[in-house]
Amino acid sequence: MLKALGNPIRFEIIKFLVTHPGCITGDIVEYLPIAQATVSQHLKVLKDAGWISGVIEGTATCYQLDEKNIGWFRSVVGEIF
Amino acid sequence: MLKALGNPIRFEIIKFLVTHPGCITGDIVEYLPIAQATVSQHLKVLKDAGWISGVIEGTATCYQLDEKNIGWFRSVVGEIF
DNA sequence: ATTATTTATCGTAAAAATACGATAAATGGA
DNA sequence: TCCATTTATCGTATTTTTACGATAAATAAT
Repeated sequence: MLKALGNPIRFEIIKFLVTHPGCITGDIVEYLPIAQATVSQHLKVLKDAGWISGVIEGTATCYQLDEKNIGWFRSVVGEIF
Repeated sequence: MLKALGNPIRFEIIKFLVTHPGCITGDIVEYLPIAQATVSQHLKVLKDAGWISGVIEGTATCYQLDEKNIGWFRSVVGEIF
C-alpha cells in the first residue's frame, strides 16, 4: 500500500476520492492532467494495493476508498511511528 | 516523504531506525541484504526527503529519525485519512 | 607517514514505472 | 441493429529507479 501511495498522481487520486466518494473514472480523468489510459492504469494499481474499490454502474465505474484496508494500514503504520 | 517511503528497502531502514536509533551506516548495511553503496544511496534519499538526519562521528555517520519532519508528515497525512 | 576503517559518490547496467495512442469490451440509447 | 459513451487493456517509447563495483574522501590508529 505504501508503494502504491508513493506516486504523486495516485496520492492525488486518493485525496480526490476523500472529497468525492463514489465518483466515476471520468471525473478523475477530468480532474487530472494526464490521459485516460494512464488514469485507468493508476486506478488499477490502487485497487490491487487495496486502497480503493470500484463498482460497475452501467458503462461507468464508481470508485471509493476501501475503508477496511485503509483502517488496517493505519493501525499497522501507527504501530511503527 | 511518501515517495521516499514507498520503497521497501527504505521502509525497512525506517523501521530499523525506530528500534536502533543512532546506529551507524555499517549497522544498516549489515542488517540489509544489499551492497553498501546502495544503502548509502537509500540513506541519502531518506535524508533528502526529511525522514532521517545523520551526524558524523569520526569516520562513521550516526543516523536517526527526523522527529520534527515526521511529526509534520503525520499531521498532514492525518488530516487526509 | 602509512595503513586501515568507514562512508559517500561516480559511472553505468538492468529493471521497473510511467505515459501515451490505439483499440477492445461492455452497456445504454436512438 | 447501429451508434455513442465509458472504461479497461495492449503494445510500446521514455523516464526513473535501483543496484553494483570502483574509487574518492575523511578520519583514526600504528
